[in-house]
Amino acid sequence: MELSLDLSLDFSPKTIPQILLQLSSISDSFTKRSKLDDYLKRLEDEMRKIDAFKRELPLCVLLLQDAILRLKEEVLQFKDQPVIQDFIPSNPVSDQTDEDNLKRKTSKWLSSAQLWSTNFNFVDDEISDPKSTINLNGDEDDRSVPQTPIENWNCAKRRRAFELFKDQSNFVKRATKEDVAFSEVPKLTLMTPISDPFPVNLTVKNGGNGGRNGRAAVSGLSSPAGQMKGQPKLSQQQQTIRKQRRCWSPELHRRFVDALHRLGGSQVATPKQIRELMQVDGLTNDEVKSHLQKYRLHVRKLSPAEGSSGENELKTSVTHAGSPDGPLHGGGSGKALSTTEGESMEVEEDAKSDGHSWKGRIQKHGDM
DNA sequence: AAAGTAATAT
DNA sequence: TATATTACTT
Repeated sequence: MELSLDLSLDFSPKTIPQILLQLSSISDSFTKRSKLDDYLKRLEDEMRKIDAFKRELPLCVLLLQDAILRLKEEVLQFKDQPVIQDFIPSNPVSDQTDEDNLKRKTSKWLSSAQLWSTNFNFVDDEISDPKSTINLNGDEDDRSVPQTPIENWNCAKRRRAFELFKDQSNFVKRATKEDVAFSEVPKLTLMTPISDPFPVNLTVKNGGNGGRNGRAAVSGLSSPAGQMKGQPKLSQQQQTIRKQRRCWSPELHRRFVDALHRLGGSQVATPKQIRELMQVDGLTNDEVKSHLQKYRLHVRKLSPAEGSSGENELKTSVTHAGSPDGPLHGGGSGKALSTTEGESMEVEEDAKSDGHSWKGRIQKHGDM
């Protein structure tokens, strides 16, 4: 998508100051604005591509952000003057249209990137952490106090994060090809700042307890002598202690799917294997099992009836030599191998891109 | 013990 | 309604 504008000068990379300098020498505000917009557009385009690898390339993201912000500032100066609006209806009253449009795209990355960048330990991570198990606990305890970025991210109170992933899906394919060159960058630097003292936060759902949210009382265990979990849906709702719901963050799910692929598909992978492959600290077998159950259901739903044609067991095992997790499969042909049974990778990709909610598009085979 | 599945809770 | 957890079965 090259630009049709005349960017004779734009094609060679320049620093932002250089750009601004050049722009400032242009007297024609129209041209100026055009170039500015164009630059911005291209930067944002880059950003979109890089966004898929924001964890691998945090610095790139930051640099881009910076550049974009600078240019946006410059653009904003034009808003005072009545200049043509290319495609965005700019509102002089509330600067939430023109600017917002630009901003919305970047602010998403911005926020997320900031999350990631707050603790890039890419060096430290590898050296000092031999286990390389990540601590993606969704939200173990009080979600009201999101101290760690990942909690913010994981908890996914806001869909924005997922939209982000959806957005990426379009670019990932292209990006992988382009960026594979430097995708060698270690493993994902998933933050592990969560040092929760309480590993298994349990929530008591006791009848008289009332405390349902926090780790209010794990002590209410002794009372339930009278009613056991014998009869469901009878008298008491339930007396069992329920775990805090685990949030399957996009990252978590990504790892899940990745592990799944390596094990040969959702139908042959077992929870335990998946869990071990995922190397996520704090993740339990049951959680994986549950997630797997849901995943399988979804795959079944999405993939039209097949299976009558005999299921080949040939799994070209994707043996990753040293790296336990290669987040980026070889550009282009990486995942074609894992098509074992039903789940044509379309399904998987779909699921993957959605990250968290496959629910998004459960189209019942009504329109096919 | 672990996987698969159904029921149930949030 | 969707998703996560628990209960139950194999």
